[in-house]
Amino acid sequence: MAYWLFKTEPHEYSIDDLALAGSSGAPWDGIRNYQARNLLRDQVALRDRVLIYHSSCSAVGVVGIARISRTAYVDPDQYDSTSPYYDHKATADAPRWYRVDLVFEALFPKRVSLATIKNTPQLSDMVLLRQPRLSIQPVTDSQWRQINALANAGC
DNA sequence: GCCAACGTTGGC
DNA sequence: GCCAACGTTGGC
Repeated sequence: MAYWLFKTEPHEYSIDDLALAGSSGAPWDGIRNYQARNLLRDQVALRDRVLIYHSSCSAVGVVGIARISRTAYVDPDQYDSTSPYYDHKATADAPRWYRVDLVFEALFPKRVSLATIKNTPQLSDMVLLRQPRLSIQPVTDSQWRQINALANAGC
């Protein structure tokens, strides 16, 4: 089982929205970057665990965790010309974009801010700091444990 | 809202 | 296949 970090802009879709989807989970859509697509399609496995990261907001950081409830399948929005995720180069024979489903697992007692991550030496190798624009990222076992420890520190 | 970093597109 | 132009991301 592997660990991941998925980014979202909370004004578009937040961890609270994922929590509202309940035990049936919700699709994680709109991934339109090849490196992220390849990870989703080829490596993300059922029941892998995911750090949910809120970006582009006043409180950036890791806010909770989720689990993969369905592995990669073709994202139908790429064929919908009214969708912001429409891609005119995608065909039925050669889909370009995929998505997975996530199920909410927990909200952290305390958000682990980007500033905290930057200030924690054990997290200096996180992909988040090295490839800040990648929206689907692998997380190591030790990074996972460290983030969870920070999220629960002082609680 | 600004701007740096970086990914994508398309002409040649 | 190169690379300039352009678009997007995301922190501040």
